[in-house]
Amino acid sequence: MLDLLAKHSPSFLDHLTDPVREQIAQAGSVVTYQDGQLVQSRGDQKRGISLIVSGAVQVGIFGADGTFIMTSKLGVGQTFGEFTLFAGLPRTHDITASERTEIRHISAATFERLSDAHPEIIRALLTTTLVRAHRLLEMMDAIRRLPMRERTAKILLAMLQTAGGAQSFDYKQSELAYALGVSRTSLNTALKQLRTLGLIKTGYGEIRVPDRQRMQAWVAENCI
Amino acid sequence: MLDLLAKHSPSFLDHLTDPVREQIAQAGSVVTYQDGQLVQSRGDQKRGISLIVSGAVQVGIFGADGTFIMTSKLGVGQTFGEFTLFAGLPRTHDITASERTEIRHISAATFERLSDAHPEIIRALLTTTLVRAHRLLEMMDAIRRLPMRERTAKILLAMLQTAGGAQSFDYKQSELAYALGVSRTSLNTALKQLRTLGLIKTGYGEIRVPDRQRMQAWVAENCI
DNA sequence: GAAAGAATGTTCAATTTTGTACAATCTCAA
DNA sequence: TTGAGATTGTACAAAATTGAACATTCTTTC
Repeated sequence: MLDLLAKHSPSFLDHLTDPVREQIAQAGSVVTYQDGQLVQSRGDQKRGISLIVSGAVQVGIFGADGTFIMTSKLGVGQTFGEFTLFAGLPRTHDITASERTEIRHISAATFERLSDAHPEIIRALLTTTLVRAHRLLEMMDAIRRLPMRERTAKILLAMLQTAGGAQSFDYKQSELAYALGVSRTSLNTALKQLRTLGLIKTGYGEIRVPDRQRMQAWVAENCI
Repeated sequence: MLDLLAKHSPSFLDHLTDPVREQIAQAGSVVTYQDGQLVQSRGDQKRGISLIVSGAVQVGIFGADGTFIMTSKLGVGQTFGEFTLFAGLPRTHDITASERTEIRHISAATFERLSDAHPEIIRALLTTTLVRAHRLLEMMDAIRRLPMRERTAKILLAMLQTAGGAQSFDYKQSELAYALGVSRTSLNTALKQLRTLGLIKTGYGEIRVPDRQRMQAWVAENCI
């Protein structure tokens, strides 16, 4: 499932000190992927961690009919593959580059050496993972407890908060719909309601929240 | 939302070496809670980590009408409150003891000192958090992609796998229903279907999976 | 071992959500 | 600037889910 919020969260790299960041910048090797190219497949067993140097990737699962169900978008400074190192799990998602993207792949052995020498690496990973788990929990809660309209508002607000000062998101409604676990039809209906309330404006591939304070107040009021 | 699976997962303590476990056993102070007693409230700002020494707790949120919506059950050796230390977030859930329970509360300062001295502590936390995030992702995916019957089977199987060799769970259908994000009625219908397929047996406050292999095969077949 | 309390099994109407379809609008590239 | 392709807005029947109700079965306690 997905946290479309992920892309704008503070990244792994953000939590490191400069010297360690430099160490990591010299580890492993960088591979460049073209727009749409496959980075990894669900089920891959290779252990190692991957760090996005430039560009962005889409995390998801290819369905039996070939459709791609997106779970998450990751941007510069974010990582994937931690599971394989610490929990001994296989890769659980298909990942494709969503533009021209450079990714640094660091093997299990190398990463272990680095993280033994610099405990702050593990600490940084822990922080990003905790934030992520926390967001997932909140999302699950919203999905099960709140009706569509409220749920949508709450998630939009959460996205707004992780997006820094931005006022708008470049997400297609179909993506967002999946993020919220509903059909595009339902999402559109909910967006219409929020639009009627004057909380958001919708455009082509874009959703804008003109007045964040008002949105925040509405969510606080309506999403117990 | 909740991961009822949590209670049976390998705990934080399981990932530590003996000497460090002993260090932790001397840190902070242990408080004993009676069955049903409140351990923490959503919104609490106090920073620190809590470790379950004996008993178990229920994590959830008290709704406006006083009903408790459970998100997770945690057992011996598991922790909560990590968020407050590493992500600077307030406590996001209400927690109550689900039986007579001893909990070791460790302050932010003490925990920081301990974890600086023993990096494996952070590592252990990272491992449990990763496993948890992973499970949440899988769960979200099941919730959004699979119809009730398949979803139920998949989650039951996941619970089975984290429960070690056990064949049955002591969960009420109403609890399980919330865990899956559906009404008790729907869950009951799904359970009936799985029962008809011969995959499970249901009892009073209990669900049994007599043949794990068969269940596994069915899930592999039907839950793409 | 009888009674009270809990949890399950089942039904059904009301509600919500989906899937499908198609028109309207927007973007991009030729 | 025109057309192809993508995305959004909307409507409606079909399907799934819920909530409420109640009988049944099980457990616990006296």
